[in-house]
Amino acid sequence: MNNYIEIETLYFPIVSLRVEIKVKGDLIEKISLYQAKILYKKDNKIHTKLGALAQNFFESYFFKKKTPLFLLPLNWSLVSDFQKKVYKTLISDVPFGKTISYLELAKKIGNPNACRAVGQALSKNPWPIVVPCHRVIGKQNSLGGFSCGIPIKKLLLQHENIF
DNA sequence: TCGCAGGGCCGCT
DNA sequence: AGCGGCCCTGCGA
Repeated sequence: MNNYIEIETLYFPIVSLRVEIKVKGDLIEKISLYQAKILYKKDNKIHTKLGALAQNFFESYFFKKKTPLFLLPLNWSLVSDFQKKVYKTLISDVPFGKTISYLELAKKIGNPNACRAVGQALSKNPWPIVVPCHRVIGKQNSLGGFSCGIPIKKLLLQHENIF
């Protein structure tokens, strides 16, 4: 069995971001983002195949400024059906450089009244960037919140030339 | 289980 | 600004 937990760490000094990826077996459990004003260039040491795939994914996002066509294998069993619906809609319907409001997203999943529940689902997003929760903002273009901190949400939106 | 409080919201005062 | 209502969770009894 390949069922151990491994943490892969990627450094992206150009955006002052460190990405930590928790890998278990052949699925990603969680992704965490950390910001540091000064981030020294380090060689990324990848331990797993999945880590290499994730590196490919994030390099495409940060260097080529686009979301790769392939989706990283995520452990969907960790989230509720409602979260799944929110996340998958977001992945398929809101591409790089676009935004959507909490309300619009709620409408898309077929429940116009669930905007608040959508916000709650997003607050628990285990896979930021892969599930682009940073592209969800308030209806009047307010920023909304972000589980890894508002500054990182701003940073990602600026990276996508939004705001 | 059931009830309840609280959330990355929204719209009406 | 403030408030009530909306839907989903997590927690405590």
